[in-house]
Amino acid sequence: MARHSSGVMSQLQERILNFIRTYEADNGLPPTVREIQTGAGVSSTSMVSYHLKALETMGMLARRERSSRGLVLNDPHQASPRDIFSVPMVGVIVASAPAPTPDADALRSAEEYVYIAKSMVKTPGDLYALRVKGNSMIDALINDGDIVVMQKVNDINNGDLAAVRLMDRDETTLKRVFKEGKRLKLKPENPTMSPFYVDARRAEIQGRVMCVIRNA
Amino acid sequence: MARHSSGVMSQLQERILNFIRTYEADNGLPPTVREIQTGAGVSSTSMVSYHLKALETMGMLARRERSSRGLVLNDPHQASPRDIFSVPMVGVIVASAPAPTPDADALRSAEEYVYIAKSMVKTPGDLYALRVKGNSMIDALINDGDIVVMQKVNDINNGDLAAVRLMDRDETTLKRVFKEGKRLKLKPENPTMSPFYVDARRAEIQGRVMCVIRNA
DNA sequence: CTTGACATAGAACGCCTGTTCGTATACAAT
DNA sequence: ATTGTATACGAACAGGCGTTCTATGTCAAG
Repeated sequence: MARHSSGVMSQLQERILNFIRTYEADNGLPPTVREIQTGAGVSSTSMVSYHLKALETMGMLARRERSSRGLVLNDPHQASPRDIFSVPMVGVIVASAPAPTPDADALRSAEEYVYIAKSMVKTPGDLYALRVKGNSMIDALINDGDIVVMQKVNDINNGDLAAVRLMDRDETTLKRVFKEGKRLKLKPENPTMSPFYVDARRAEIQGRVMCVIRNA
Repeated sequence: MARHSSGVMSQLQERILNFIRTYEADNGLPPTVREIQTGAGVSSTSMVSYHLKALETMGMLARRERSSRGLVLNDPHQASPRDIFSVPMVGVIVASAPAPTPDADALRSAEEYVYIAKSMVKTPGDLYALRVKGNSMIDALINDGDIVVMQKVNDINNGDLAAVRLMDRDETTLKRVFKEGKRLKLKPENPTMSPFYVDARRAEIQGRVMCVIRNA
């Protein structure tokens, strides 16, 4: 059998590929042929060129001719930065306090970020994340420690899941909201529970819930 | 006033920065000085060098001396691919069927991916994602359409949230699992509900829940 | 054994690329 | 008027870099 015919990588080729991956992760750009040579322990630049050509034929990477560092790995299930939203974590949501609605400064100064795929967000816009404290959101199927990704919106659409501050009870809650005249219908996300109604003037919409994330 | 002293970018510098961003997104690697020259409409390479140095001083980017394409943008809240896990979506979990536990092939051939930050995963390992169908997971605070990120594990630790197949009822459920002799204690994630017990031989652990994601 | 495909070494070629140098212009402060 | 700073241009240098060429080695198939 030919040693590595179609599609089977040699040890050296695997080493080269791994080196490129590591190098990119560490440096943010692809390596040169000579960096691959020393980094992956290849004896000459021509060998690197040779194997890169082979790897390209196998479809493991794409190359640009005569272009320095002109190689791009073909890792299909590798997230590209442009597919990802970085959502700043700006605070905590507890039932007994209004949820933060951050301004541009707070968004920039956030120290922690949640990453979510752009494909999971239907409508673009200013996103921010809150950590849920306590288990008062149980009827929205949200637990202590969960993260909710919120969107800053001026107004909500009927049926949006939103953070609502109920002034009479002095608490914030996450519910599906429907406008019905002067009342708001608040429907728990938990289908075993019944909706209830509040005076629209005694409730303040604080944001729209885009996504809930729980670590188990 | 000095025209652009500390920290304020000139139009040209902004154009250069934008070109670099676009170029990287399109090509997967940073541009050369001369590519910036033509791409951003700069008159000479020395001008590019000049402004890159200025941008570096401002902290907008980092440079590697004498290294081709040796520049890395400083976009703080930009996700880097190395911070992201791409989790393949391999199927659906419904109460009335065993949850898929994919092999290596299924993981590679997945067509949809969920991206989650590595910082959110405590223990590394083979991850895969399932979409939840129906609302039979309500007592685990999981709704129809939610995504659960699972980890392939051989054995679970006491207190892990796991997918358990109950043979007697012929259904799969997500519960916190504790081994108690020959029995398993299954504790709903919903604190208003009570735990219950099953014969360990009549229950099959199908995976460990790492994370739950819900789109609202 | 011969053949042919694959793998390897080393060196050289020539373009690519970052850098620098000399010169020049515009403008504000002195 | 002079000085200093920011900006700009074009050319040239030196080393970086991808590529290619020749010669050699290895191993399975015929």
